[in-house]
Amino acid sequence: MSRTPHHPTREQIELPMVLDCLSDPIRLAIVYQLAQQERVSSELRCSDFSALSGKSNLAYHFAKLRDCGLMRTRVAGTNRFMRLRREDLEARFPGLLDVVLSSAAKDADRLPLVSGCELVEVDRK
Amino acid sequence: MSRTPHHPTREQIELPMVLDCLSDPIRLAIVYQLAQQERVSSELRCSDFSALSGKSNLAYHFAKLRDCGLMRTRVAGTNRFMRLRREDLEARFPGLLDVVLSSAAKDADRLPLVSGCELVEVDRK
DNA sequence: CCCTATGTTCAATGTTTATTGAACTATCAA
DNA sequence: TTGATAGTTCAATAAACATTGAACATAGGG
Repeated sequence: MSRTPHHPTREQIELPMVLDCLSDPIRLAIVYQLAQQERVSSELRCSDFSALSGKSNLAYHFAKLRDCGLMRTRVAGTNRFMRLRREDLEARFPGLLDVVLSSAAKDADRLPLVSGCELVEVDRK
Repeated sequence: MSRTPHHPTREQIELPMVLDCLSDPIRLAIVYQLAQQERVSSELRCSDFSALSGKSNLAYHFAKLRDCGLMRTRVAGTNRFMRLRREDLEARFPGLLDVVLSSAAKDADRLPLVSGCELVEVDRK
């Protein structure tokens, strides 16, 4: 098992892959949730997304989100901490992430986005 | 054969479907080309995209672009005229189309976008 | 050292996707 | 009516995708 998962460089981030990643409701919800908590803590653990799907299915989606450059995974003990690659995304495709996030927010009732009540739960790493 | 192809209403346009549609390089190129010529004429025929793929494959992609609400097809004789549903897209997801188009423009060298020389060809319907 | 918690990897499954060419439909023009 | 033009529909195919559960790996706590 590779110590640190693979991440593309900023320049390797491709528009079609990013759009394809965001087009899956579960992945969109993951990105949305990461963005939501960004002000609280920029990182979330895999288990914080357990409302969205099972563990192995989430691992699959996390890998896709990493591969397309949308998020970065940091290994810390038995936990993996994920965060959005905001700066890289903004450098490659200015405004894209924010527009997609606000579009998702607008349609929050139609998408399987997790309720904002997660904000109550303080992270205690 | 239905006289007029099916189009979703503005409210039926869904974010994941739109992003998925835009994530395919050929469809992104179609949308890009439609946007490019918008100042010349807001409509293009199927055959104007023949550089991107074969006829039947294009018909498949056109159907997807219609189904997700990105473009509208008008039947006129033996021709079909396509145009972007800019207003509807803007109403549903403000800024999304423009950001995707400018992101595509930034990566024009990496994408199979048709060269701008098509602008020379005046439409003579 | 075991036990548990966290997450990944693998194999299997069924679905959707993109692509091709052939057949088809419809319109226009001679 | 004949022929050409413009595009759709269909069937077949191969690849990619999402989902599941089981097996595995790793780290931390008693």
